[in-house]
Amino acid sequence: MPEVVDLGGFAKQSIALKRRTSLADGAADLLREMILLNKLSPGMPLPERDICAALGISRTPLREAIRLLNVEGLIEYSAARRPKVANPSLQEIAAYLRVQGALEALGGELACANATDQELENIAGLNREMIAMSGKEEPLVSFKRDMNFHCQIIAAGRNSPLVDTHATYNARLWRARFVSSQRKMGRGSTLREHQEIVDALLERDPKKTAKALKHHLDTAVSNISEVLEEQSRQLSSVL
Amino acid sequence: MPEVVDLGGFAKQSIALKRRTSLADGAADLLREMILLNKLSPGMPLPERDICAALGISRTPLREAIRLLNVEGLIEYSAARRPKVANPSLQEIAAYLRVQGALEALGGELACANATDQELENIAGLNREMIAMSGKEEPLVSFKRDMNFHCQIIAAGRNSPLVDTHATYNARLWRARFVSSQRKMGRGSTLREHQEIVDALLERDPKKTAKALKHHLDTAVSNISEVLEEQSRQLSSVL
DNA sequence: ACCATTATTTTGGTATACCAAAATAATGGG
DNA sequence: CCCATTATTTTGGTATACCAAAATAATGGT
Repeated sequence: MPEVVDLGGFAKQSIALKRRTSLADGAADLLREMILLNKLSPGMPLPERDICAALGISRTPLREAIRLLNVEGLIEYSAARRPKVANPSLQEIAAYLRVQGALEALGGELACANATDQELENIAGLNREMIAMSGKEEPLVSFKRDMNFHCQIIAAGRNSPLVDTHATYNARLWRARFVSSQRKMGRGSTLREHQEIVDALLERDPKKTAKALKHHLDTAVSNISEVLEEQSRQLSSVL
Repeated sequence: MPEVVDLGGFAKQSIALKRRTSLADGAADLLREMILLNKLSPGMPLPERDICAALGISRTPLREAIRLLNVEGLIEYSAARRPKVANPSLQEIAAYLRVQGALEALGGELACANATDQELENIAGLNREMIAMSGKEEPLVSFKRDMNFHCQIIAAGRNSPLVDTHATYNARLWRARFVSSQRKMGRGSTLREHQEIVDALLERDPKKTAKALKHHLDTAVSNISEVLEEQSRQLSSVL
């Protein structure tokens, strides 16, 4: 079965309706969301005209959207310059995580210095919710909570370029982390690591916070490695 | 005098000739270079049609180029969505430098683990050249040598997303660092800090390298602060 | 001479038409 | 039946035309 571009429930009006922004930005937002939610699988080709028809816009703004997502790393070009959904290898994901680890460590340090008590309390609250809800809600919901936890820490650091760059790496890693989270859900270690991060933040200890965040990202590397290696093993056994 | 878009020696054929790549990418490269070399001053408006005429291309590829440079942070949009050369405030530059510091620290750690002896030797060689040539060459030349020194370290870390992100931040910081370097050239401290970095690298000591790089970037913050504050003082005295 | 208001121009956003290269389908000889 | 070769279609790259909003110039009343 040749993968067909069917944008399902999304499409047309979604863009046209919320016309506060340009069609290009709207299309980029929509495509980004669809890639993150796995509505568009990695490696799937994105022929401009088909996507245009599905989104109800012309090629000019769509091409700008594709360019944007290309810079963000969610869309890549084949050798013949045909756009397709990015399909990062395990090595690339590991490379992303290394950088993300450094960014979050910096964010943690900055948060210790710049966050308000209220912000830290909110972060601690998010952590408590995650503990209370552990295993009792949909994977996507708890996953989003997890992502939000990290983003709040970065935001509290008050460095807007850092927020942007972190968001970009988050998008690149979203899929892999989501797949990973569905497998080894709630395996205690995640919650424990989050607790360490929160503790360090509340103490406003930059070094400790940075270390805790870096450690958390490191275990993410090994978790993702396991899951993805298992996947590729299953795949090769079918072929 | 209203700032006029005169692309001087650049323009037309520059893009059309080296047609290995798309016009959009070519235009982006050209504009990026012009912004970095200060051929286009910060804050200068970039009306699409004028730039098109100057570059000899149509609006479609140019707009894609502008989008690209916007994501990279070299071009920003006014409230009325008019593109202009980015003009980061001192606070923004400081924010960039913080992130760049974290990225370089990571790059240094990775270099300790992944660089070949040859690569480290090349980096050490660059450092020796800078010492030998100190104060004896054009500012732009020694500045480029300095930038190259840092880029080589990052490259030796073998993490391509890191290389890309570092390059982006480098571009955002290029102008500020160049202006700064012309003022307080060769003020020993730079050379001394570089030496510390090289020493740590040759020992392949990750922590030490990271620390040396972070320290180097921190002094860059204060240097740039001094220079730019002085500039704005002069400016306000004229007004 | 100044300000509010209207007319004109300029500007970014979008759609469409056309082209060359690449991919795919069709064809024919072994 | 298979493979090389040619014809057709599809695809991304580019230029251009048109529109609405914003900026600027022109106008007129005080």
